[in-house]
Amino acid sequence: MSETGFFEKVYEVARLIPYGRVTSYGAIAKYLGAAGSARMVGWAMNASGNKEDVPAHRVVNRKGLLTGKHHFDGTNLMQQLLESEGVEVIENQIQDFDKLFWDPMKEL
DNA sequence: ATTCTGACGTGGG
DNA sequence: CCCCACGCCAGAA
Repeated sequence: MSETGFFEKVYEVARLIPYGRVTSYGAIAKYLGAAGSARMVGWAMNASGNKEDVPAHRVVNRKGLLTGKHHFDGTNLMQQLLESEGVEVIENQIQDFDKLFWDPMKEL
């Protein structure tokens, strides 16, 4: 907790994402003060593969597209996890993304 | 040390 | 909405 490491910060925010909600890499990056470095958030997620506490499936790009589903175990594991939470996903695209979007800057 | 890549975002056309 | 180019920074080769 309260780690100064960039990765740890990303994990913290990711863990705060409510059930059935999603956010974007840029939103997290901005919240961490690293706006523009959204890629690093994705990198942190990649390293978070071990950390099951980090719901990486709830983090997508700004279009609501499951760009990182390819990095999960299966091919549609990410989509399954989201649908399991009530999130409708069609062709890697989250439906009603604007409604399900969870902004850490605004919510926290 | 240098080069490339990458789970992104923004701006311009 | 789509497509293209640039920026961004950490890690791997």
